Amino acid sequence: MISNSSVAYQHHDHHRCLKAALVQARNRCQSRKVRLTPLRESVLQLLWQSHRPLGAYKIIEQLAALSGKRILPPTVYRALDFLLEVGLIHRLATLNAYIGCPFPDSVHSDYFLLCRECGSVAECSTNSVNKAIVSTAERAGFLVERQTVEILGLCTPCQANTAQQEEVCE
Amino acid sequence: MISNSSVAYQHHDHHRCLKAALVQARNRCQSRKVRLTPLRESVLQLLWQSHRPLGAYKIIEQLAALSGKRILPPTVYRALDFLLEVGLIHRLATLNAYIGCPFPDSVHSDYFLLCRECGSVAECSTNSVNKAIVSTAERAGFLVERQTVEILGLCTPCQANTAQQEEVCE
DNA sequence: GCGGTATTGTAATAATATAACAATAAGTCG
DNA sequence: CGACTTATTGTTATATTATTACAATACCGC
Repeated sequence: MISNSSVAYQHHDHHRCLKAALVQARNRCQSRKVRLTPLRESVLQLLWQSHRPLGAYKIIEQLAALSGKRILPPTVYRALDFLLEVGLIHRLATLNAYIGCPFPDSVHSDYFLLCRECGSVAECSTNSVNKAIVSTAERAGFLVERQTVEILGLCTPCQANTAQQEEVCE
Repeated sequence: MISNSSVAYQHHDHHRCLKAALVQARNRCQSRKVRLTPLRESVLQLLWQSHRPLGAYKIIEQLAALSGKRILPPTVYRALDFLLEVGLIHRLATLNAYIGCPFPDSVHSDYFLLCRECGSVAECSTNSVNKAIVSTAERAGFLVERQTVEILGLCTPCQANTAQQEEVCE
C-alpha cells in the first residue's frame, strides 16, 4: 500500500511536503518535455498549501490576491488541466475540487480518504482494492479503464475528537 | 455479488425493469410512510426510461415536454433529493447525473460500471470490493462512512464493437 | 370544513466549467 | 539576430449544475 495518510491527518512539517511536490513536479515536467510555467507552478503551490482540496474558484481568488491582478476562470482551469494531464494533481469528483498528488511517479490507481470533519484528504493505492475492483468488473464482463474511488468518513484525530465531544454532550 | 450488469448492457425487456422499479418504489415509500407523489414518480420514471443516467436539466426538459408546463430547477432537484433520501436513485458524481437504483431493498454499497461508449451504467455490490475498501481504510486509521466508486470503461457489447471497428480501420 | 404540515411553484442567483478568439511569450531554424 | 511557428496566457461571453428564499397550493388528521 502506498499512502500519505500518516502525514495528511497529523501535525507535520508541511514545508517538506510542498518542497517534495515541487521537486517531483519539476523533474516530471523536464523528463516529459513540458513546461512548468510560473502560473502552473503557482497553482500547484496553492494546491499544496495543505492537504485539503481546493475548488477552482478558491484558486482563482488566491491567485488574484497573490498576483494583484484579475485572474479569470480559463486561466486557472487551463493550469489545472495541465497539472491533471501530467499527473501532478487529482480532481475529486464528489467535491468538485482539486488536490496535489503525493506520489506522481508511482503508477497507482486513485483511492482517496476524505475526512468530513477536518476536510483533509489522503491518497492511497492498494492492490487489494484495485484487484477487487478489476475482478468484480471482469465478472460483469466490464473492461476497466479509469477508477474513481472516494471514501468519506473520519480520520483518526477526528474520530478521537468526535468521541470526546459526545462525552461532553452527555 | 448483486448486479444488474447482465441486463443493463444487453437488449432486454426494459418494461420489466421500469415496472419492477415502480413497484419497489411504491412499497418502499409506503413502508417508510413517505409520499411518492405524481411528480416524484414522474421523475423516477424518467430515470428508468433506460439504463443511462440523466442530468437534472435533461429531466427538467423532459418533464416540461411531458406536462406541457414550465418546470423550474428546484422542482426537479427536490424530487431528486427525495428519491435519493429514500434510496430509490443514486447520483453519479463523475457525471453530475442521476440513475435509478435497481435494488433499493438490498443493503448495498454503491459500485457503478459506466460504459464510456454506450453510456449505460450498471450497479454492482460486492463484498470483495467493500471489504478491500474498508480494510484498507482501517489500515490508514480511517472510519468509512460513505463510498463513491465509479468505474469508467467498456461493457461487453461495446468491447466487441470497438474491436470490430479497429479491424475495419486496419 | 379547519388548521397545520408537506409539497410544489416561482424568481433570483450561486457555483462550477467551457468555448472562442485575441494577445503575448517561447522555442526553432535559417 | 530575426522571421516564423507553436505554446501559453488574457479576455469576453456563456454554458451547466445547483441552491436560497419566499409564495401558493395540496394533503392529512381531527
